Amino acid sequence: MGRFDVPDDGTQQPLEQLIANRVAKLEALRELGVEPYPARYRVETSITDVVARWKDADAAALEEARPAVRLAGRVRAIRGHGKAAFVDLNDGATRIQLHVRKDRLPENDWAVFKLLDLGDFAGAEGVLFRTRTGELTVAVERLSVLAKALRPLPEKYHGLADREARARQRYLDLVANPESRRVFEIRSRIVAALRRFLGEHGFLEVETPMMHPIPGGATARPFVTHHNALDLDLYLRIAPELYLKRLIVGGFERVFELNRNFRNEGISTRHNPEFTMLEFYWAYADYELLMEFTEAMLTAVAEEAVGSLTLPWGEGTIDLSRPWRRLTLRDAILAYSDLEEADLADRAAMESAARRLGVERIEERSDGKLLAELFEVTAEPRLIDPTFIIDFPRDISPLAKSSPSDPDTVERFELFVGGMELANAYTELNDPAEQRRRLEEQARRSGGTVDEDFLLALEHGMPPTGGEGIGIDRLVMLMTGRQSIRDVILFPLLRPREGE
RNA sequence: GGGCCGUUAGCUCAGGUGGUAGAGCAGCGGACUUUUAAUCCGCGGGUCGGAGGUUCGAAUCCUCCACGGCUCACCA
Repeated sequence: MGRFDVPDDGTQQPLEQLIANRVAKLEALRELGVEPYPARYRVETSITDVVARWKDADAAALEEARPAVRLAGRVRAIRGHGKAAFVDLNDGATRIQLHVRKDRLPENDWAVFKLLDLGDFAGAEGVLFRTRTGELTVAVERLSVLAKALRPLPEKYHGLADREARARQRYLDLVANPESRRVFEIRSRIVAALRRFLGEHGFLEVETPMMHPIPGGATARPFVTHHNALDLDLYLRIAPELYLKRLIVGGFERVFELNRNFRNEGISTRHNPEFTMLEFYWAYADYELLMEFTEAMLTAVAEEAVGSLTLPWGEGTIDLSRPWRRLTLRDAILAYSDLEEADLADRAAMESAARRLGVERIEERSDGKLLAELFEVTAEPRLIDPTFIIDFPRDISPLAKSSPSDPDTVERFELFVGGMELANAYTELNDPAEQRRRLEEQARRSGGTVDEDFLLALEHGMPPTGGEGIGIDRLVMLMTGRQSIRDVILFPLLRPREGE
């Protein structure tokens, strides 16, 4: 409103001039009796369909068949030739060329063509033929404008490069950069393949609360919101884990949830405040079985989504072929550093090793946290091909069952690929008394509230269970070769621009 | 939050050591009925992210601010 009422006195800003040109054409269309935003334009085939159907037909075959088509899409290029022109029309995925000729179009349609701009949506009816250069082309007989674009699109050749603009105005990124569109097509295929694989293996998809009275299942800082009618603070979930386990108690033996988690932490190339997690719980399974299952599932997904088990990653590649390597947390540290067994033997040795490696705030970290920290600075960034890291310290795994042979170690693994943590899984702790001790200890150590309702559920009996979480955004990064999580989330969180 | 780097026309980018901003695409006008980064002729378009400062003079040097990128921290 008011935005386009710019005075035509030569004082306009450049973008305003471009917009004013288009508005003038829009008004000219209306004067011709043409509605620039018609309510509908029925098409039975997309450009993609038509090109797929006729791409191999030669000129003679097309001359014979004279296929009549009716197509709609966005105008991406106009190559004028006086009383004729070539127009590229794109349905988002596929481009087709139109040939318009003044002597073949109704007078009004030619007038409409003259008022078309790059970026407008248009509809065309005509007959397919091949040009002198062999390109499949529509000889247009009727032309319609379907929606006038008032602002110019990014440049056709270089696309949209500005990373901020690509994230803020994702629609422009998708129009201008086919490889960005491809990322989100693959993302959709990955999610569909995961759902299908889990369904085929007897898992039931469920939806548990996004708003939790007590945040649990992880230890990140939560986002807080408030329910007015109940006068109740609620927390956007940091993990669905404790609710999914309640369902195992309830007798759903295989459940999964694939949806958003929210963590009020920093933003990085691997962290977005809201991110997508697959969590699944499997009664009578343990972490060993989950490793087998994870290999099978993720290789099947890779085959289905990208058709390969070799993924380009940075300068190199990731090889997903099975079996995947397994390494204990301690062995991983030893393998990827010059530390020796003696450096991990006791607290004092670990502190000294950590100091040498530049770990900060050593004193305030628990033994387990310190070991995990040593892993993170030595091995994690170098685990490129998929590697299961097993045998985690109990004190950083409050929901995992202890190993029968060593009560200070739990039956847990994390999966690392491309130097990133991709999955976290364990044989679930189902002893309610032990679970209570662990949660109370955690609450004592780092604050927070014990989820009594969860313990109440456990006290009714949860079968032996394996559970796992897989970070979907990172999985998409791996399968699309993207090094930033912002490239695989359609609308990543950005600071609003001033005045917005 | 810290460090480093960046922000120039609608888009993609140039603009040694300070001398008052350019190109391609897009746009506008003209020619052109098989082109495809169409071609040819002509034209318009900039508070150089913002605000201060240094200087005779700032896109360029300094300070602060905004936004972004990378990175560190936070994230068991």
